Amino acid sequence: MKPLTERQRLVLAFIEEFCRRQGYPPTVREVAAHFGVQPRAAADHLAALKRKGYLHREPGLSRGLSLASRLEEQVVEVPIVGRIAAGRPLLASEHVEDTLPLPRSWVHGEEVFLLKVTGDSMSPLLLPGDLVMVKAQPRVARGEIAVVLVNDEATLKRVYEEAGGLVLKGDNPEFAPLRFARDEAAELVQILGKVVGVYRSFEGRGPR
Amino acid sequence: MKPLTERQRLVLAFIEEFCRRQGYPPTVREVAAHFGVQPRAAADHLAALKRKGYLHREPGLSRGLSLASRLEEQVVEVPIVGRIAAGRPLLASEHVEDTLPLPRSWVHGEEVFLLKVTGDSMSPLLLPGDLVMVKAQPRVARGEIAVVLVNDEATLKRVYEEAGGLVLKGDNPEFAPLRFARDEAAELVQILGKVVGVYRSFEGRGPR
DNA sequence: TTAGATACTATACAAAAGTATACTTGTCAA
DNA sequence: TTGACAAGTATACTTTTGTATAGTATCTAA
Repeated sequence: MKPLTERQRLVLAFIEEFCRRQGYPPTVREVAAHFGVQPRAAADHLAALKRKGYLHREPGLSRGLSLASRLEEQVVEVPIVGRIAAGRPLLASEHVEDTLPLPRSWVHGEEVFLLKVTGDSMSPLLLPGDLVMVKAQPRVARGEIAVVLVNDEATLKRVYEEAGGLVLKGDNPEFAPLRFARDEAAELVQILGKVVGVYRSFEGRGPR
Repeated sequence: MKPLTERQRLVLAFIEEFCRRQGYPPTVREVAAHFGVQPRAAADHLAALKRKGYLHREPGLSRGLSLASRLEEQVVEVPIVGRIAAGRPLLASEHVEDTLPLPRSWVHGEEVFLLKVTGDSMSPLLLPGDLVMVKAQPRVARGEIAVVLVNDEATLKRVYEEAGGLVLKGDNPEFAPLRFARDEAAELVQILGKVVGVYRSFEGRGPR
């Protein structure tokens, strides 16, 4: 994007601040009044900012401008899934407990959801209370961490397809691997998605 | 908040969608046109939504309405700090590489920043590439993980104040603890803040 | 049963707001 | 030195837009 002049930078900053405080963009006259100039001068600035790609404008509409770098474009509302029960619609509203606005750069693709870790089977990589980001997909590569639905219960495990069938392994050695014959797995095991990220808060956890 | 009627819920949903797409709120007439009613009817709905606390309005202003549950209120722009050099202003613009919009519920307090983990000293809890959330503070409780500036270099360590002085310990046993006499520590060691959270992306990391 | 909210129609008015016309001044690169 | 851009003044015109007036009809809880 073309660089801005100092004056244009100030105008853009004013618009950002105005939107943040008011929830709607300023009028040409409000920009003009803030800088103590005539409406025409302010309109010139807006035209320059539009020409340089820093904001969109709808000609003729009052307050018809919006920032090119809007929060709505930087942020994605990711659903937090609660208890997962068997039966299809994973992202159906009955499973969604809440949503969290996360930076778009963390969310690749559409079918992503958050899940609160409850068990200890992936310790120490994933601990109870962690929030894992999961990309919904029916298969994962060998050794990747997946959300797996076994007997109507969702768990986090590494998935290995082997000659004998399917093996689900936790990182925690205290948990024995689960083994399924190929036909058995097809019936009892459903991979819901791949773990693509974790968020952990240390607050409320004691120090070592 | 008072419950909405079905019609009011639809109007609110339209306003949310409109703001998300356009970047500015709709006019009374745009709401009216969308529902195929007269401007007066739409204005009645807006008045009801305001009365019930779902949106703010500035009387007389075009598009002078904003949602009570705005993204701006749910999200905080947290600075990502790059190379930290000695000398005071930690959150000065020369240290801030970028910012990331994070949910307000993750950010307690004001003086919070993000730091990319580079070393291995806190492995396996914190790995290179992780993004840690740090609350800027000059002291931490015994055993808490801190961002510590030693010899003009920022590292992550657990901090223990002991009889002999200050001990900085990584979780990784391959790293020997750093010990400082009390007066030595005051000169060479500066605690920049407490690690309060981590975000880790698994993409780009190989499976086990 | 009556007051109060909901949900509208239809018309009209005045303020708010974008924009056009006509100029001026200064800077800076081709 | 000329033309493009930046930054402005001053006045005016025309839409856009919120709101007021005056009604109608339905439903619901005191």
